[in-house]
Amino acid sequence: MTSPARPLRVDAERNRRRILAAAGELFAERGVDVSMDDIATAAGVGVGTVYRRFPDRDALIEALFEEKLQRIATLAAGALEIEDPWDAFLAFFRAIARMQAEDRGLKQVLLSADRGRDRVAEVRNTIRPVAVRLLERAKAAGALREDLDTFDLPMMHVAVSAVAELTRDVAPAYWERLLAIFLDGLAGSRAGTTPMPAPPLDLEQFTTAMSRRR
Amino acid sequence: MTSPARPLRVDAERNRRRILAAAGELFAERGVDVSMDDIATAAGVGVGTVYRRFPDRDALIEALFEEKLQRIATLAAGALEIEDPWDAFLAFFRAIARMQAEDRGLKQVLLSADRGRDRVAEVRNTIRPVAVRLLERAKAAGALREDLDTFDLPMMHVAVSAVAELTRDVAPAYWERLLAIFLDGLAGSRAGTTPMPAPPLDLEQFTTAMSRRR
DNA sequence: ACGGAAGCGGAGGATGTGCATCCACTTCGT
DNA sequence: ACGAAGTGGATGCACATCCTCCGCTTCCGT
Repeated sequence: MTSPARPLRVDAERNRRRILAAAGELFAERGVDVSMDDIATAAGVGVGTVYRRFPDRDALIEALFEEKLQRIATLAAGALEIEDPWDAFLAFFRAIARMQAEDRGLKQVLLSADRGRDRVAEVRNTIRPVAVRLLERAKAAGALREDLDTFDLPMMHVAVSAVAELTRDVAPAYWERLLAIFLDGLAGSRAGTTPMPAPPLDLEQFTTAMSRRR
Repeated sequence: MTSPARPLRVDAERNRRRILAAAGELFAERGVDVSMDDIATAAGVGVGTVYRRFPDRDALIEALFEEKLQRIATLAAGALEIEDPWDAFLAFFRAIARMQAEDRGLKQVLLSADRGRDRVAEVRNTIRPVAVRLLERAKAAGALREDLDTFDLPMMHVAVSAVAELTRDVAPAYWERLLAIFLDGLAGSRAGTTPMPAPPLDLEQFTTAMSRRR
């Protein structure tokens, strides 16, 4: 990747970093569909420069998300280390939810048909067995409802991040409420309710969230 | 609206109906962003004809969704009639979830900034007091968790319908599973779990759902 | 301190998509 | 059978984004 063939000139390297930084931020905030022009502008650079470094839009996306995808895999492995089955499951589920909720671009890449299809599929295959294992352990310990399926997990992540996307500008932590409700729904049984980790929306936040579309 | 000024010629009226039918179907299936050309084709009619009947895209949308919005209001009123507070709440929540899950266009209209903004806001205002009332009743009866807020409900609908959108082509009833988990998370406390109303996805369904984007 | 290689910017060509118009032709109703 | 009402779809227009191209600038080794 960072081919040692010949190091970039210092100004070029500086610009490359700026581009990655700007793109990273824009992708996270506004999704992978931001235009190359916008990225160039945000990086304080001409479009030409962006294209000099990254042959096309997809190359840029791939360069940026490779690391994030890697992180997901690591995360899964890490969760297996945790002793308590329910805690392990929770940690894993929460961590992924957070990543997707806070990074609109990541969420899109994980759902997209073509953007890095192979790479994403690969990551999913790496993760699946771990997820199954975490799931089974938690069920065996009686903490998790028996009828939950592996594929329900990513769908719950989709659900949570859809809400996160809607409320991000107005109440960045709101999605954690939904997550809390979900998690209470996952327990095999429970006496009370887990306290909500975030406050509800007020009328104004709600109205803005429901109508601030692009 | 259906101005009695002069009745349409029979062929014209037939075409008007076809357009509404086609648009209704396309909006529900593929969202409000389908092109006028697509609608015309689906209706077996030229674009010109569509524009003759509906001055522009928005007029068509409005004509179609007015009735649906009305139905939501009716639904809310109906729920108040149900004796048992928890049942009433459930019925209301489920009915709206179903509408949004099964009608991609409706979901978009409810979330959009401009498409019939006023009309939607109006409906929301009609519904809010009813929702609050249903919520309070269910809480008072001890069936519903105390920390739930009115504005959490629409957000849960957003969450469910995001998943419905993803899985609709592959497993149209899947979203009911997520809803079930949510509802179990809403209970104040519970001994076991509510049986899932739909089967989980299998590997193939999951893969297709996660990658069939346009 | 200078010459050439590497890098830069951003106007503009290419492409795509969708809305809405227009008008020669067809169909309906009396 | 004749005029009014209706029709279709090619066409114009507007906009958005990708990516190329090339005259100019900056860096770096000698």
